[in-house]
Amino acid sequence: MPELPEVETVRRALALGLAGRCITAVRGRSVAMRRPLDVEELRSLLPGRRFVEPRRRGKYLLLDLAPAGTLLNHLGMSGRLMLTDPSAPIAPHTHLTLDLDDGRELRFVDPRRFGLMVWLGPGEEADDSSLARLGIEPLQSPLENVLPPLLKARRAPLKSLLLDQRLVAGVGNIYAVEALWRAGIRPSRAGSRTSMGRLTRLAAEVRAVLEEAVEQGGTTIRDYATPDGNFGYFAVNLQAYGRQEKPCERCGTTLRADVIGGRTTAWCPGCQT
DNA sequence: CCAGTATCCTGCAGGC
DNA sequence: TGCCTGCAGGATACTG
Repeated sequence: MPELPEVETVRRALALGLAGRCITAVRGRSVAMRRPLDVEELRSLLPGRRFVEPRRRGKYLLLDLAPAGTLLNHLGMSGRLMLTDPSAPIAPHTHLTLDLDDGRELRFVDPRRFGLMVWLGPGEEADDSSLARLGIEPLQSPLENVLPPLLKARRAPLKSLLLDQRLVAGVGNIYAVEALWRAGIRPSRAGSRTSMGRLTRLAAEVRAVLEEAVEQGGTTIRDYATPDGNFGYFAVNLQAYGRQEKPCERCGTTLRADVIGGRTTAWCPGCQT
């Protein structure tokens, strides 16, 4: 579900509502997720610790705690963090609840269980297997300089390369589709068979679409919402994602959808070359 | 090393 | 109405 803009929006909401709060109790049931959720471990470690400003790396949230340690979170396809009053109805698939010292609670909900919530002790972050693999942080690097050579060196379709978190961290299906449409590049085009000029344009569009989406609070397609229950408003700006069989906003040609990199990819045969 | 596929899991929309 | 299929905002183990 969530890509970089959605995760960043969640991070900002938690920075406001969660930072400074102390964990008083841990509730939930251990369950198989992308990595096992170990409620017993969390119960033995978390109470008494206090949230500070959370960080984000790609699509991962790092919920730092004082005096030490971090909760590493990924929302997968269907994950949600909710910061609510205890009286709020408990959604199905609420796997973990952290009681807070202001009487509210943080809930981790994830029906499909592709997400994760694991403890990283002091020093464990540096060699975490998932974090270590991540590539460029797109909004904090000179993306237009760094990304094009990486794309040029590969023969896979650009669409697949944009989804590869080892190259650039945080782009998912929505924003890959949007960036390729904006850049006017066919998603199946091989990185190695694209000019550096066009790759630079693509990198610029990746940055632009991510920045714009962050400003709009991300994209709500189905059920994405911020921890305080708000939605993202970038969906109205989508010009390619989900628009197959509809006319291109730029040239009028009917958009089509192909599966590229294992994911449905809407694109315009008229103006994406 | 690289590229492509299968897989984990639930919910929901659409076809019959 | 019910049943079945396929698809969904992701990451990764595995295969050639």
